[in-house]
Order: sequence, then structure tokens, then C-alpha cells
Amino acid sequence: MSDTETTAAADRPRNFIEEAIAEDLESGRFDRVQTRFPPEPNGYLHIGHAKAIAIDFGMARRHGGKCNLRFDDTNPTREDVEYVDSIKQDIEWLGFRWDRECYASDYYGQLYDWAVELIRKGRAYVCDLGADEVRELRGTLTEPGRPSPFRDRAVEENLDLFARMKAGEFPDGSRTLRAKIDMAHPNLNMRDPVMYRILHSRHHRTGDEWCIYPTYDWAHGQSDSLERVTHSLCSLEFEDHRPLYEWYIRELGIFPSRQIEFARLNLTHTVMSKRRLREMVEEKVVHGWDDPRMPTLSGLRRLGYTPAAVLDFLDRVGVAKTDSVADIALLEHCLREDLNRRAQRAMAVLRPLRLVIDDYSEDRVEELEAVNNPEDGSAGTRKVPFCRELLIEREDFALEPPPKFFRLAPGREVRLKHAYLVTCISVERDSDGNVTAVRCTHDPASRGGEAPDGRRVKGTLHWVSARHAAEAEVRLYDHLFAKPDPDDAAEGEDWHANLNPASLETLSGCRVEPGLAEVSTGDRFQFLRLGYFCADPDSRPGRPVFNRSVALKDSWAKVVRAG
RNA sequence: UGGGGCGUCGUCUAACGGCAGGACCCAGGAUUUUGGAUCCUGGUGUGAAGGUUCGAGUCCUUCCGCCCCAGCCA
Repeated sequence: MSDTETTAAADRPRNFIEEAIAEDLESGRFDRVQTRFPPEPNGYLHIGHAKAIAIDFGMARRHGGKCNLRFDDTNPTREDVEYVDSIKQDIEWLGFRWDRECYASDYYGQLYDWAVELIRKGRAYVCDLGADEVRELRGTLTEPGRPSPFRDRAVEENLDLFARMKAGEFPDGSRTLRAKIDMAHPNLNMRDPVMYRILHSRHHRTGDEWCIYPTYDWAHGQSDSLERVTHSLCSLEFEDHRPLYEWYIRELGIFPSRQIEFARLNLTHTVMSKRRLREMVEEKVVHGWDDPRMPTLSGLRRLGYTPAAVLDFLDRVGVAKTDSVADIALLEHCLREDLNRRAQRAMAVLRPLRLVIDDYSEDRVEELEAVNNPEDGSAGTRKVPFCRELLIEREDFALEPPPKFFRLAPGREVRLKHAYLVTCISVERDSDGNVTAVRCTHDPASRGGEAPDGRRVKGTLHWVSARHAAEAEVRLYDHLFAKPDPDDAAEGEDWHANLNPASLETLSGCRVEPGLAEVSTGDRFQFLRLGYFCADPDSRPGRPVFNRSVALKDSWAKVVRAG
């Protein structure tokens, strides 16, 4: 953990989980802190999981405790090792190290023995009802359920049937093992919940050893207990499950882990449900799980997010029980703040327009010194080639400049960053009247960009040398959804209607400083006046591809918007 | 109409009966060789009504609103 992170965590007020842990330590309920992060290996991690990770690992770390990584692999029909690896990679990327790597499937044997124990105690029974019949007898939110006809089966018969379930004598779905609790309980989870279902399915770790698999409720708490987890932190929707969590632990007389629930993370302009993310991948709304528009950790990483920015964001959002939707602008703010400090500056021209300096000789080339990062003196300087023909941003020139436009226009003088003050004296146009080049003169005494007589030059433009610049592809990303709430759709429409058609704009023929011709995936830069960019894995030698991670704050854009 | 939760600026989050504070966001200004960064100023909030108290966001009562639960998913 970095020093800044330590300080930030120490400065901010304790959240309700930290308070609960402190109380537990003080009261002697626990004498240490052990947590776990329990992903199901059935998909990629997103920033919502990152919140859980930061909480699970963070609580342990702050209290000198440990956090296990435990794969909640109780459903072989939807899980795969492919996900195990990506999950581990994402956790490490965030900077966390788990203590033990565990799997719920490690405990299948123990779970089976405990199930037998509950049968012997008369607390569990084999039920021959099908899924539909179980549902039928469960009752509703307002009506109590009715007992299964198999509820009072003799212990010996239950034992025999359960052994035969395990032995594979029965087809999928034909029987279940259920806890015998209370069919009239107001909490539906307590109406004889299913502990085991028959699934003749190959498990990614246990192979064909088992054909009965424990449900979440039967596996999770017992896994916590086996790992001596003191604080089992999960999201709000499991609040209803806590009585069952505690019932199993009490009936078994095993280590009493404590479950505490917090609100999951939601973000504006995106979605966090695994189901919806999967849909977008399958419908090819995005290019994959690591599409830079996805809120997955692999997507954010490819977009150019730093672990520090994500962690800072999570820290600022806080931990509470209120259902909430964090503003994606805060996430973006955290990235800008981090990258402003550390990203090397560079010049890139996205939509090039030729600028010719008439009074600068054809064969002359100067290597001008440019500061790498004005926020960090130790970042040093670099040389940037300058010559007669340059490329500037098309939108930095206007034939008829609107009010408050400080950029280049006929007769106007601007500063070329790190270079010279230039004045536009004429333009070249094609047969359609489009400007194809602007012609300028320069002030030789302004080398470096300083006005020799101290005259005020308001506009500063970025540029590249037409002769030296490297070609690049630049991908401009924006929010995936146009509306803050993707589900805020009109009658008869759904989230598809809210997809932002401009979430990706690919620009080819961009030009960057020659120093950026060769980049490695993940290299980050601030392109002056444009934003923060990150080299994409699609980059090839001499042909870099940059993703815009986040734009710079743009007060000119606001002026334009205001009209 | 059952059970479990949750209501504090637009958003997120503090307050542990004692001046409702911070961040993001928004607006304005200063400054600037990035219309960036930085700095300054300003903006709006305790869901409602009663009650207890010298004093209530906090305690009590009632009401209102929102979220979750009827998988052999997690």
C-alpha cells in the first residue's frame, strides 16, 4: 500500500463496517480480523467487484488481518477456469495480495458430512418434489408455505436416499436435500431451503466426483466458518439470508463468522449487472469483456485507468447501506487527478490541418525543448522537431472566429507551444472553399514561445512537424449510455435505446510526435489540450493506437455549449 | 396486505443530543507558454407531521417514499 493511500484511509471517518469490527474486537467477540473475497468464477470482474475487493482486503489490512480469495464454485453448469485466471489477474492489478487461495469445492467432503449430521439431528430431509412443486408449496410473500409430503421422512430413509443421491442413482432435479426449518416463516429463505441439488455436470475442479452440488446458502457460511472468517462482508441483497447463515452455523455448532452487508456500487451512464454486460458482449454492442467502454476491470485497464485512480474513487464513494448511484464524473475526476501528476505530456494532432510558416526556410529543422510534465520537475524535458510545415488541430483555426475564440484566425497571432508566436496571413482553400492550409509568419525572437516584448498572446496551440510526425490511430471513448440511468427508457423501449451512438469514435490519420512512434501497451500520455491517452494492445511498431482514457476539462466546450 | 433494509445539498458521504461539514458537480473570478493544472468566492440538503428536550439529522410516535426477497443462481 502506498503512503498516500495509508494517509487517506487514516484521515477519513470510519465507515459502519469499521465501527462494527472495532466493536467486535473491543468486546472480545473476535480477537483478529479475517475476511474473504468470494467471487463466482462465471464472468469478469467489474468496478462493483472492485468495491467489494477494496472492502474485503482493506478491512483485513487495516486491522492487521488476512483476506482469502475464495472461489464460490458451487454451480458447475456456469463456471469455468477461464474466469479464475482473469479474476486473479484483476485482483493483483488492483494491488491486493490474498492470503489463501480457496475454493468452495475444497469443502465438498466436509459439507457432505455436515449434511449427514443435520439429517441425523432431524434437521434436514430428502425431498422428492420437483422444482415446480417446491415452488408451489413455498407459499408467497403474504401466504405461508405448506410442508412437503416428504418432510417427516425417517432419518434412516433420508440417510439412505441422500447416499444414493450422491451415488448418482437419481436424475437431475428429481430430488433435493432440504433443511427442515419452518414452512410458515415470514422470511422465504427459511422455508425449508434446498441444500443440495442433483446435477450430473462436470465440475472444473472436482471433475465427475460429485453429482450433487451444494447451494450458495449451504456452502457459503460453512466455507466462511471453515476458514475462520470473522467478518463475512457482502452486499445488501444477502441481508435476508443472514438468518439462514446463522441457523446453519448454530445447528452445526461451528465457528460463528459474522455477516455484514453493504450497498453495492452503481455508476451513472453504465450498467453493473453481469447479465447485462454479458448481453452487450454477445450482441456485439461492445467488442468484448475488455472493451474500453466496459466497466469491467479489464475494460478500465485497457481504457487507461490506473489502480490508484480506481482505489481513490472507491475510497471517496465510501461504504454505507444506502442504495446509491455514484456519478461517473467522480471516477473520471480521480483519473485526471492521478494522471495529471504522473503522465508525460506529448503533442498529438487528431484532425490535422496544414500550417505553413512562410518566413521559415524550407530546409531548416530545429529541435525545440519541451517540458515533459509541468507538475513534476523530475520528469525532465525532451526535444521536439520543428520546421516550415506543421500540422495543427483543424478546430484550432476559424475563418470567422466566434466570440471568445482565442485560437488562430486570419490576422491573429497565437503561440505554438514550446515553439514560436505565429500570425496567420492567409489561407489556402480547395474548390469547395474548404480551408486546406493556413499560412503564417513567425516572430523569430519568440523562440520557445515567449513574447520578447511581453505582449499578451492568449491562445496556445499544440502542433506536430508534418515532416517528422508519426501516424497514429486514436480511439475517442465516451459513456456507453447517453442517459445517467440506462434503464430510463420510454414505453416499449429498453436500454438499447439509451446506448450512446458516439461512445466510440475512431480517428485514423492522426499525427503524433515522432517520439511516440514506438510505444508499449499501457503507456500513458497527456496529449496537450486534449486529454489522457493510453497505448492500446492493437498498437504496432511505427503505428501506435491510442485510447482516450478521459478528456481534459474543457471550458471552451462549455462556452460553445452555452452558445 | 408478509419479511428484511434504506431516506442528509443535483450526486456520494460526515455528524454518535450541542454551529449540518467535505468531495464531485454547477456558477463566477484570479492566474496561466495546455481554454489543463492551481487558487479564491458562491450555490442548493436533514422525506412529512407530531412529541420528548434548554437544545433533535440524531430519541419516541404516526405517516410517506425507495430498494431487496416467492432459483434446485450467487
